Amino acid sequence: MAEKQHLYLVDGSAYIFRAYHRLPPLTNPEGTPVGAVYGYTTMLWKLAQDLDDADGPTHLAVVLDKSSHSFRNDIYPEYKANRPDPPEDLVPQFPLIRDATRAFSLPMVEEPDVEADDMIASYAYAAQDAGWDVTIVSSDKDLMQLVGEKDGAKIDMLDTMKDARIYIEEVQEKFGVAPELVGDVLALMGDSVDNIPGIYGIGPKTASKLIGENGSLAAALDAAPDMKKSKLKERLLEGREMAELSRELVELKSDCPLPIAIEDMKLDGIPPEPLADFLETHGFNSLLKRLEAGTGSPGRTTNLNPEKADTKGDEGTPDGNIQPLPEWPDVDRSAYTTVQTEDALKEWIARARDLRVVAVDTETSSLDAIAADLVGVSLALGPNDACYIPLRHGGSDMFDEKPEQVDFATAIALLKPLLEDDSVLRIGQNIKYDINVLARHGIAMGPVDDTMIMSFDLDAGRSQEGIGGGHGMDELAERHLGHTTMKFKDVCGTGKKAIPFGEVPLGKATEYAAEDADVTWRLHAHLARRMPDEGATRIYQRVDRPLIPVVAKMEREGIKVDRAELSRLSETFAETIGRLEKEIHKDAGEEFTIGSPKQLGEVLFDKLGYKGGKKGKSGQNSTDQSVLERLSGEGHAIADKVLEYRQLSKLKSTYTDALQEAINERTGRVHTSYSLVGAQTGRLSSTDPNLQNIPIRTEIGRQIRKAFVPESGNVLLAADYSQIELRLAAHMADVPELKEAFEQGEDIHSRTAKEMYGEVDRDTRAAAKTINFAILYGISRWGLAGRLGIEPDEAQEKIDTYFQRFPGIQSYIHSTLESVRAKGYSETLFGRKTWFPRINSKNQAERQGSERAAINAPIQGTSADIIKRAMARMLHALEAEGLNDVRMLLQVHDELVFELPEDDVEKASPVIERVMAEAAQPAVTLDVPLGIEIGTGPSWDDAH
DNA sequence: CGGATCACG
DNA sequence: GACGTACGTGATCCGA
Repeated sequence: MAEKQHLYLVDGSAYIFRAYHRLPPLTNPEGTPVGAVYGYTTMLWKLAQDLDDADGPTHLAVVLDKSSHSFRNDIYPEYKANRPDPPEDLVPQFPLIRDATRAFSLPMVEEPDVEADDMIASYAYAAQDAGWDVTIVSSDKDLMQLVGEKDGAKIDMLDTMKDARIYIEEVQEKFGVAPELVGDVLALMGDSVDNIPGIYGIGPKTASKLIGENGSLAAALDAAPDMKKSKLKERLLEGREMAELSRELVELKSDCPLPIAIEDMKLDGIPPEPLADFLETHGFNSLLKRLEAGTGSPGRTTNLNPEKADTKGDEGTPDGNIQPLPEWPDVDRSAYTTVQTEDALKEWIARARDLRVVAVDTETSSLDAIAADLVGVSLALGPNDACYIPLRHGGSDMFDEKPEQVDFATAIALLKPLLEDDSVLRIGQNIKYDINVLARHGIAMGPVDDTMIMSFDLDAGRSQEGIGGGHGMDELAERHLGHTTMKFKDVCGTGKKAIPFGEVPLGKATEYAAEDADVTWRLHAHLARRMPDEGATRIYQRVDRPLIPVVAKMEREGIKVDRAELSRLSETFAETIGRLEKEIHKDAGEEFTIGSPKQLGEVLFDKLGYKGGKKGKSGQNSTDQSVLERLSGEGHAIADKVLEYRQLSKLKSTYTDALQEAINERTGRVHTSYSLVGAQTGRLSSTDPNLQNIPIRTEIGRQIRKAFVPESGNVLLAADYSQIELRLAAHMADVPELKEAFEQGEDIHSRTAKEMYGEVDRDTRAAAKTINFAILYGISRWGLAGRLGIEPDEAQEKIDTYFQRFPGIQSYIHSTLESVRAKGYSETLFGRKTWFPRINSKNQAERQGSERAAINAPIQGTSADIIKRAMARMLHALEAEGLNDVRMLLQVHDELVFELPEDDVEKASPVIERVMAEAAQPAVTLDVPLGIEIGTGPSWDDAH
């Protein structure tokens, strides 16, 4: 006897919505949300496992909705009209469902103009007619109409989430009628989700009763005129048309043409290779392990059908994050042009001005934009439509003859109008760099887009990588385009063998440089398309994008440091360090490297036998500040000396020595580089050198600040937001007492002390201050106990008191976490998102770490948004008052540093104060004022 | 190149 | 039942 065929039809589209709402918002290693995809994958896995079961599938297909439009919209335009857009973090998962299905090498049915339900009905009946059993994997009530038996062939349903079979009895129980009458019940009761009208006032109970009693919808409607007078009678009479329309809408179209024959849906083993690739890509490691171990592997994995194995994914899009863009050919480096003549350059420029969008990339001699020399420029106007314009290639000893290239000054003169044209959009990856390089040649770039910042505004926090924050071009190309770029070191080499870009032969230089522009152009098209859908447009357009030229200008300005002063400090420090070193060695009874925590630990804890404290990851005794301070308190003089030694070594190597090195030869000033994508919260970060961590907390450290000075006739002005994060916390958590304190200009920590302890003195104020900050950072009783030097129990009491006095804070923390857990990201008042992929981690430490960061991110991030808005407006506001000589030099998170003529201070101060104080408006109106403190002086230290 | 340490908000 | 405790950065040094 031939085996009974059994076709499983998986209602894929409906499934992912349910999976989305039931499962935690997981993300894959790339940060794409995949919670629903994971649910879908496990479901397919389970089904495939049932292959050998008596009631399991012999044939299987996935049916998906192709488009949102169907013939039902033509009958009734309102159909599904009130359906909300799918959640933001579900949208990117739709294409992944297809990838998952391909990974299992399963046939997929997607037809336009009909719904998945119609295709399921058509296939179910076709299979039933052939004598097969059919199982519909869904719990959609519309599909329950199909359940039943004909000539010994059954159609049933399987709800995999509840692991429940739905057959005639279950349908009867749910609707009170037989499956074939379900459509009639649905037509009467309507469906708010699909916006099927039904009859107003008739719900499931009444509908099933009416159909049950009358035997059909038509009979029920016909019976209405003879009913005794009642509300129900009126409704039936009035609603007749709506009910008939609804009946048409819920009717499944069961005669659709079948694109794949049911016989071709045979399930005879899942080829393991494509599935393994997919599981690995998305970090579904437990399934991957099971697959690799061969235990519980889905279906029979023996039959590697080469034809099916080839059906995996679209080429070039291993990620599935995006739909492949079919109009884009693969990156082809041989398609690029080297522009070596004026005529060719003019032609590229003319085309760029015509298209109004051009990706630009500069090649230079150094990573430091202010110090770098321009070596060449690349442009891209479309995929593979890119060129490299060498400008200063050759000329070293290695090249006796320079390659043919357009004269430098001529090329700049030709490029300038294109790059300055306000009606042309320039696209760059970290375009601040190119702005600064080109500024040296008198080019002031007009409007720009930056793919690095677009990526940041879309995906901050999603990538776990460190350097570049996951927004570097190579990573983006890999992630979004599935393309591996040429690496700089492949072109120029590394280490001692590295050659300057200007000495790279033109062929290779063109491949590398033009590819960067090409890839940037493609990334821009991709990211720009995502931004409005994913809610990144606002923060990008209103905050980050306007900041690009402003920060570029600050970097070009630089700040003057007094080299002689730093040098004097270095010498003084060196003397003291030398003296301390001798004394420490004497105390220790041996010479050792004090700067080595390992050796220091051995001396202190092994040789001298002092009591150790905490240990680090490596199991090594910590010798950090807190430990040394404890030892010092226990009367060990060597600890004091090491502390001082540490402090001075730090100051000397990181500041007094390094800052001298950082002075630019040409400008005589120090130019930091700000990263707009460095901090997950939206803060800037500062590197090479970091000017956001110049000492201020100790007297000896402040001497370094004294070396930051203005040009003669000028002063430095420092303006900082006072307690901005606490003010924002008061606003965002809506704490009346704190808001009032800020309105009255009270000392906020004293006010907190008063609320908590009833009295204000030095101790209670200090404790209140600690608690205030603890709140901003996400508190734990142990953390607070450590800081306050009390027991965890006591710390918990403090926290309870705090929450009691300020219940808004507690509910803010609660609702923030709820929201981050559900959505996967936090949001600032200005709509900046920070993603927390580990917020639902099973690892407690990891999860709690994410929770603390998630509590802090909206506050720190909003503060960052506000100062960024102030910066973006500042120069304009100053210019409007005729203050053209005021230069904005530095940003230190809540502080801006300016250099300006002494005579301008009086006029500039109120402008600066106003711009900073009003920076949130008009987008956001805060319940608390933003306090600004301004100081001026002959050094940065004096300006405080 | 990672860990430890310490400079800043 | 154990986990391991404040958020965000960058630079320097040591030592594998």
